[in-house]
Formats: sequence, structure tokens, C-alpha cells
Amino acid sequence: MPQGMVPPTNIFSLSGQPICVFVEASGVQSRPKLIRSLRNAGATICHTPGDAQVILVDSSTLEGVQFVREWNSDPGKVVLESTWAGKCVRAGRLLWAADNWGGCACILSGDGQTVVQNSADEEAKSHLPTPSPTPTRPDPQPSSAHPVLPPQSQPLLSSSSMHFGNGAAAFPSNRASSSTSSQGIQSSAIPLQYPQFGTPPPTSMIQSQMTQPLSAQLQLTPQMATLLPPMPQIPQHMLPELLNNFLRMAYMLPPQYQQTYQGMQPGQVPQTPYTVPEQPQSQPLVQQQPYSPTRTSAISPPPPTAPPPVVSSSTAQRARASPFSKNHPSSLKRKAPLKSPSLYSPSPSSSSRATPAGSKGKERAYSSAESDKEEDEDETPNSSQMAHTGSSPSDSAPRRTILAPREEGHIFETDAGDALLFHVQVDLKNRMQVVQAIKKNSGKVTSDIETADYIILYTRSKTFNALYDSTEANGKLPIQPSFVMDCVEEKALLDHNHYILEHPDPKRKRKKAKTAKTKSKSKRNSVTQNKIPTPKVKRKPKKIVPILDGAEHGFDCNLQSPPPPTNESRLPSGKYLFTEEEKEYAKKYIELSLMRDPTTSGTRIAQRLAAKMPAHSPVSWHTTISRMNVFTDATRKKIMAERAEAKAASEAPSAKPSPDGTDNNGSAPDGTGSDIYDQELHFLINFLMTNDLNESEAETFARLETQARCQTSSNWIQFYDEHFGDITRALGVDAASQPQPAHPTLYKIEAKDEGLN
DNA sequence: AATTGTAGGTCCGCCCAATT
DNA sequence: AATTGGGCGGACCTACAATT
Repeated sequence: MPQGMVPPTNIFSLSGQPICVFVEASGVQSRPKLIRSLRNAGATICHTPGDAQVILVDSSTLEGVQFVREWNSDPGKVVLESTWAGKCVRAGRLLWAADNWGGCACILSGDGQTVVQNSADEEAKSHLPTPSPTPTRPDPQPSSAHPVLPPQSQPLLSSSSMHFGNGAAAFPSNRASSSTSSQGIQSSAIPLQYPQFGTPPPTSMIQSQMTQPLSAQLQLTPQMATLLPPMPQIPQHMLPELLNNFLRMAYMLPPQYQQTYQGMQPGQVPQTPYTVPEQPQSQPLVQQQPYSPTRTSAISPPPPTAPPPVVSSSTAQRARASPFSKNHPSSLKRKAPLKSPSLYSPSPSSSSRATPAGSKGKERAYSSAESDKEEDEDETPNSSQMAHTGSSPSDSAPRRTILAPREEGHIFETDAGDALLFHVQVDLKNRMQVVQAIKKNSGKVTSDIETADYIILYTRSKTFNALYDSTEANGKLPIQPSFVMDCVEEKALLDHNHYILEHPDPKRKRKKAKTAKTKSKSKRNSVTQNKIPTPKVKRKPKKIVPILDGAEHGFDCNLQSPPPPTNESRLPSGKYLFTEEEKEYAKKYIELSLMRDPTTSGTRIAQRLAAKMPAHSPVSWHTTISRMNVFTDATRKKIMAERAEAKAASEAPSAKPSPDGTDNNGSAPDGTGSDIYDQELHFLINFLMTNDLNESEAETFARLETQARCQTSSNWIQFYDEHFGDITRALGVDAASQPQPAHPTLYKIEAKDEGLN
């Protein structure tokens, strides 16, 4: 990060009093950055719009319009375009009413459906480069793929039915907002080559140009990084049917699920700009960025748990090897062969256990969240090793976001041609390799963390903790060495946000050996007890924050569980009885967990259940669910079999889609295409039926795209559109709980639903 | 009978010292 | 400097005892 970019700290104050600003959570791009810059410049950030003097929105989003509608009439408040903040910072002063709010005031259009900005805005934009709250990045999708309406002309329908906590409502139309906020700007402004704080510009450049985007002044925390998913659009003509069907499916589900759709009637289908990522068929450098829902709520922004996995074309190719089964957790590729789903052969023994091969003792956690070995290896500077071993798809998986292609030898330069500064930890393993790679590519190495643009650290070194703290103190982010090597390999400046190292875990410091086994055991028990608040203690300190395990490994991490039952039955002894409802819920939850990740261990499920229903300890839950092992085992087996089947189908040579991406949907005379089509149909149905209903349709399809590539159509939306009849037929038949549903999972869901109440 | 807690065991990754 | 191997702790599992 370049220095000297700190804006004045008192811009957002009136008479010495900080202005209370509320930044709308769902629609505003790069909200964390915006908030930080507001704070840095003296503003007070409110958590509710009611407390705010200024409400910042992205008026191109439904949420933005909603806020304008709701709050603009409030005399004590003003609703402004989020770009206002940047304008103030650039102007070095508060652009208040007398300044016509910098041209950022939002006014409802006549029909109340869209927001128009006052004319001063356009004027301002014409000569004043406005920092886009959404830094540009390589467009993940050519506009030709799906026409994008100009944001101002986008219909904003049924926004009154939107709920800000709702996934659909919270679905930000990033492209729209991005293009809005930067409308007419980028052509005149300096090119934004530093999206998401990716490549800091040289100091000289900053000092000479007040046009530096605000975003570049900020640092991106891992959490922030998760909030910035780019989003391509899909044609809106697909929406009504699609959404209605989602709703229809929702209504087929039990009340627990349906309640997530409260307030959303079929006739009120929110017609948000519907987006879904497409497979980039011919984009050598621009990476696909599967959308990962942020679920941002205006009231309570959720923890960012699902950063968008980003795939460069080259890595996407590799990651796409097994579309349906996706990449397996790294742990699956370790020595333990049992972890491989393909090798998973559930023991038919009477004492069926969750342990796949029926082995006793520890079967390393199935959970993908624990597969940390790969991350460890990620630290190895030699990324080419990682990339070419071929043994770890997750390594080569979507991590490389190309910010700017570069010529060899000039990778670590800014667009202005200035060398980027790297601080490379002295005791970094293979430091020379990294340093040489930097130098060979016009980068510079500095010993000064303060001035460095990138801080390369090595987690295993003894000085890592101190360096980490120092890095943090300087407001910078520690980066993995592999970032350098990956940049070289990609011949491009990559997004370092995917290489951020997590804060060192104090637990990794090993205590001096003391052996008493009994001691170990008692300790173990205490650990078990303590697991309630922190379900999982990761041994691995070097977790790469922005990587989404679920997406990377192809698990449906986004599936959400329904609310747990609340009725507790207490025994006279004071103990809590496991009610039937709780048991049923546990079954449901087991299924859900296995859906998310079929390798999830019983212990983990028990821990999660205990977290949800703390009346019973994790141990108790474990005991209880271990009695459901027959069920668990069968479910696990089923899910793994489905995935293996889908994987096999997708890997079949004949299953390759036609190179031109044309449809070969199931009508192939040899029947192969039909098989694929059937597979995909079932896969889609299964996916839809197990979909988290809090998730918007766009999110669903985006997630679907990240999990499997549609082969018989160019994407899943199209597949849905083309085979709508089959899909509804299958859904209808299956939903009618016929004895032999098209898809085992469907059956499972139905059975599950019946058992619920 | 049901729940809770403990014991015993296996497996695996990390760390560090020894070795090459 | 890189590699290797052992110690160690943690994660996980099942079986069983204790408690109410």
C-alpha cells in the first residue's frame, strides 16, 4: 500500500461534530472500504438509518431505491449516492447542502421506482473523476453475453416486496451499481487498475493526482474481500418463471422452510437483475468469478463466510476437471485412502458407523474445513510446484484473480511503470526464489514494511507473529509467498486478497512435551467441553482467509439449516430429554450437513447441533447421533454415490460439450447425450430441492455454476429455461412423493419433510 | 431407559532436531 | 540448505460405565 494517501480526518464533520453516516448494506459496493474511508475522514458510522444524518446508497440497486423512498422524506436526513463520500474526500471538504451534495442527492423518479440524481451530479462527473465504490476489475463477462441495461433504465420492480434480509433482496446488482457509480467516469479518469486495493499505485502518482480512487487508499481486510463479488447479469426474461418455480418449490416444503419466504408471494416475485456467472469460453485472461452471496443485511451484516472463489481461465480449466463432484478437500488426497469418496465403501456391518470404511478410531475429519494441508503447501513459494503437481486441485483452484495482465519482466509494475515494493520476510523459505522473481519482474524489495506495497510473510518462521503484528499495525496485509510466484506464472498482477494470511493462531505454539497419557486424555475432555463456543479449533494457523472451502471443494456450504426446535423436555433429574422433534431435527441436520459436505464427521455435526441446541452437550449430541449411524451412513453413502455418479458422467469423454458451446441437450442419437441430460436434470432438481431458501435465485444458480458445469446447455440458467417442462414435471412428480423419485436426494428430502412436525 | 461422561484407541499434521 | 523422522498434540471414533 502506498503511503501518504491518508485523507484529512475531519472532512465529515459539521461544527466539529462528526456526521453520522449510514451506509446501506446490501447494495453499496465495497461498503467496508467506504465505511473505513468515512471513518478515517471523521464520520461516525451509524448502524441504523434512523440515527443517521446522511444515508449513502447505491441508487441503482433495489435496496438503494428502497432507502431513498423510505428516508428521503425524513427532514433530518439526506439520502445520497455513495459516491458522495469519495467526492468529499477528493474535494477535501464536506459537500453539504450548499454544494448541492456534490450532485449526489438521490431523488425518486416520478414513478417512484427509480432514483434520479440531480443534474449537478452529471456535471460533476463530467469533469471530476469519481471514485467508484466498485473498483473496476477485468470484466468477468463480456457485455455481449447478456445485454446489460443501463442502470438508470433498469426496471426496479416490486421493490416494496423486498426484504433486506432476504437473499434475493440482498442480492446486489453489482454490475449495475458499478456502472452507475462510475458512469462517465472511467473514460476520463485514470484507469482503475487497482481494483480491490489490488495494486497500489506509486506514491508519486497519488500525490500528483487527486483522482486516485478512494478505494485504493484503503486496505482490504479478508472480510472486506468477501463483500465484493462481481456479478454478471442474465436476461431478465427468464426471471418470472424461474422465480415462480422457486417459490412454488418453496411452498412444497415444510413450514420451517417456508417461513424463509414469508412475505414473498408468488405474484410478488422480486425481479432483481438476475445474474449468474457463465463459463468463460474464450477469455484467456479474464477470470470467471462465481458469485458468492454476501447476504448483506441492512440491519445486521452477516459474517463474511463465503468469499467468492475466483478462477482464472487457466486455473478454471484445471478446477473444472470434475464438475459435478468438484474438487475434493485436500484431506481426501492425503495418505488416508478412506477419505476418497470413490473409495468410500460403507460397511454394511450391523454396527454401521459414520466412519466410511468402518475403521475404528480416528478417521480424520471429513470436513473440508479441516483440510488444511493444501493451505500449508500454499505457503511454499514454489507455486509452480503446486500448480503442476496435479495432486491438489484445490491448490490450483480458483485463487488467481488477474487484476492486470503484464508482460514478462514487468509484472510487478504499476500501470504507470513504477516498481512495486515488496517486503519479503528474511527467513522465508526459498526467499531468494521469491526475491528473484520479484526483481526479474521489475519489482523492488524493501526491508521497510511501512513503505512496502506487499508484505510477504512466512507463517512457519518464528518471527511471523511479530511480523504479522507489524504488518497489521501498518495497516497492511500479510501475503503468501505464492502470490509472487503465481503472478509470475500467470504473467499478470493477481489479486493479493486471495493470498492473505490469517492471524497466527497462538495454539500452534507447541508446549514442551509432556507425556502423560492420562493428562492428554483429561485435557482432551476439557477440550471437548470447550468446543461449544468455538466449535472448531484449527490447528493450522495459516489459513488463507479468502478461500471458500465450500466452493473450492464443491460442497454446498451455503445450505442453511432451518431453525432448531425450541421445545425442551426436561427430566426430573434436570437433564434434558432428547425430544422426538430434536431427533428429527438432528436427522435433518445430518442430511443437511452431509449435503454441504459428505465428509462431515459425526463429531462435527454433534458440535453444530450442540451449538444450535445447547441444552445438550456436544458429547450428548454425539452419542445421540451416533445411534443414528445407520441413517447417517446411508445418507452419506447416497450423497457420495450421487456425486461420484455425477462426476463419472461429467468426466465421460463423450460428455464434453461441443466446443462452440452449442446445445446438445439430450437428443444425441447414441443416448449418451440423453444420459448426460438426465444426469444434469437430476442434478439440477436435486440442487434446487436442497437449495437454501434464504438464498436468492441468482445466488443459487451462481452457486450451481461453481459446483458443476452444465454440459448440455451453455449454462444452468439456459438449461433451466430450455428444459423447464422436464424440470417442473420432475419436481411435480417428485414432490407428489411418488415411490420412486427421479433423484434419491429428492426422495430423501421428501421423507425428511414428512417426518418433520 | 435415557443421558452424560470416561476410557481406550487410531490417525494425522506440525514442529523440531538430527541427518544428509 | 534441504530432507527426514520422531515426538507430540489434536481430532475423531466406539464402547462402556455412571448417573438420574
